[in-house]
Amino acid sequence: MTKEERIELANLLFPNIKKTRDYYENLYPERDLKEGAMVTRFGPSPTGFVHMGSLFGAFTDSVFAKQTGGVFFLRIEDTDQKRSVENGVEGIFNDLDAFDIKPDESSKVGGKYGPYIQSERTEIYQTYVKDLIVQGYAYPCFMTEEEGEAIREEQEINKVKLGIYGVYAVDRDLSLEEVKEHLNNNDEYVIRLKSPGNSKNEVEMVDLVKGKMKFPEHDMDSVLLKKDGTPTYHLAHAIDDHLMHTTHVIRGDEWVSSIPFHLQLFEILGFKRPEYVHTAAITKKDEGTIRKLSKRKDPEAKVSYYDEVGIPIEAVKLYLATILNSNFEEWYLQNPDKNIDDFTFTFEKMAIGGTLFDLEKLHNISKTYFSRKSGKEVYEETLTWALKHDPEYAELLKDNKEDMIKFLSIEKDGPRPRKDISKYSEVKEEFSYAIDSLFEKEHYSKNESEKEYDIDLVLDYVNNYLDLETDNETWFNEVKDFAVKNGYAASPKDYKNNPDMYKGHVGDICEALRVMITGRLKSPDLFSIMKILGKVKILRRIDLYKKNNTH
RNA sequence: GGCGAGUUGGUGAAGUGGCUUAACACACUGCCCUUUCACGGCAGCAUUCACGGAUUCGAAUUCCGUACUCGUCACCA
Repeated sequence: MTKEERIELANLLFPNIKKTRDYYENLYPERDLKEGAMVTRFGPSPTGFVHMGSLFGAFTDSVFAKQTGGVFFLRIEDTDQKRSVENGVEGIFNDLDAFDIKPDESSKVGGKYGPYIQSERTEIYQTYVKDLIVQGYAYPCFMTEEEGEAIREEQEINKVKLGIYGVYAVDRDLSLEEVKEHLNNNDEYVIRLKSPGNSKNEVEMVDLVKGKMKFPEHDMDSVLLKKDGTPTYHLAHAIDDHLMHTTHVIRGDEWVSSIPFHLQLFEILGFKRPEYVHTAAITKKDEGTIRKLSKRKDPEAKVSYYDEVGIPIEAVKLYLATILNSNFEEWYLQNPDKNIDDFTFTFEKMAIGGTLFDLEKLHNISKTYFSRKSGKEVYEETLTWALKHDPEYAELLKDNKEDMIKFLSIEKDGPRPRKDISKYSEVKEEFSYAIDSLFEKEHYSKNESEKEYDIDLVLDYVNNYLDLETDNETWFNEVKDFAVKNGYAASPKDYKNNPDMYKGHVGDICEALRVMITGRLKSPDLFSIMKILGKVKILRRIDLYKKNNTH
């Protein structure tokens, strides 16, 4: 086809496209950013809830943009209607919001480089494709599904590379007349790239995490516009990231094999190519094999899972940061007063291979998170969580606010705070003794101790010796005195050395107290708990214990 | 099958030719501290970096081959 024919063809195919490339190039000028600022983007499809792997990507995008003073924007990639799910876009915003990942530009907050929804950019894509046709880099292909399958079968029999290229690209050189004929018949068509590549040539590129890679040049006449006029991912990627001036394309490494294609697109479109950062997928070990974290099989792949089970968002982000950069964890441990924003992440420290998702490690990080929070903070966060997931408990928390905060503050002051909870949902169980009604309702149904305790001895102690006004040390000395008076050893060591001389040791008395008062064998500092409870409640609990344990 | 990538302990990983008799963290085990638990402390947990060969005075680190794992080969992203 001559150039004139191509222009005619372009107008025939896109009669409604009046704007030109230049129009858009001027509409979306270079961003005014300082040297080194990164422009990143998160491009999810509205397929339902956000996958943990996507969230990890969005987190990565936002981190790099933020720390370089750049821009992080959200672009909805909904070019495939079949994939779109009702309220899918809302879901994406909600999940990002829950994780406090805030795009600087999006369909919601706006921005100068919109629209930020691909289905609203059809005209833009078609403008560029129209130009590609004029330049001879694209053509309409009227191949039917059956014809395509026939080619594929032939290729399989001949054991050659699959796809539309070279001699298999039958519509590549259709004459203008032939095209017109198809059009008159209302034949459906797609627009394909007229690839100038040759697979014998090699292309080289440097990925910021994977390093240098070599590929054969792209020689496929891949589809640019689907028959409904909608772009494929590849075309949209090239045009959008050019027009929106993305500097760093951070995406999953399932895309590395299409790098040659994308490189070629950028070249024929005359765009400067962005830097590529291909990140390893988050994986999971499943019966010996390693696979990607799956939305269907793994509840933890669902972003909403963490809120449901009560793992603080902040803890999940800390975990994401530790798998993002291998040196983050150590840094964070050494700088307990700093947070994620204070750390400088680099591409070099990103994992090349897949990262195993380790819930156990997340729990540990979460415990550390809780341990660094004050009792009051834990109380408030737990309350907001309970309001949503356990309203009954939320009411109890509200009614017992003051005491609850005191309980949650036990052993929090020192340099080595307790690490006993990893989820909001555990607070209820772990501090069941803190709220009377809860304690009385649940306590004896799950009494942890099988032992029988000397109730009268405990009563004697509480009635006649317990002084709640004193400090921990004197209190404990008094317990020791009481123990000795009643034939118990003052320390476990004494008892160990001469077991025959004693009925037991102080620890046994404390254990009896603890079980009766808290209903459990383990608890934070007993004296602190008793102080908060007060003598009346203590006696009531012992009484309750007595009723339930004497027959 | 083609193309691309990965392979260090129970787990995540550090490591870019000598400072590695392989960091750190999680998990686990033992001891210590201790009224319980948690915290904390100490010790143990890969004589070896998938395997084979090559380069080198010297290799987990470079090169080649083999095996295995993953990704991808759509009018899905």
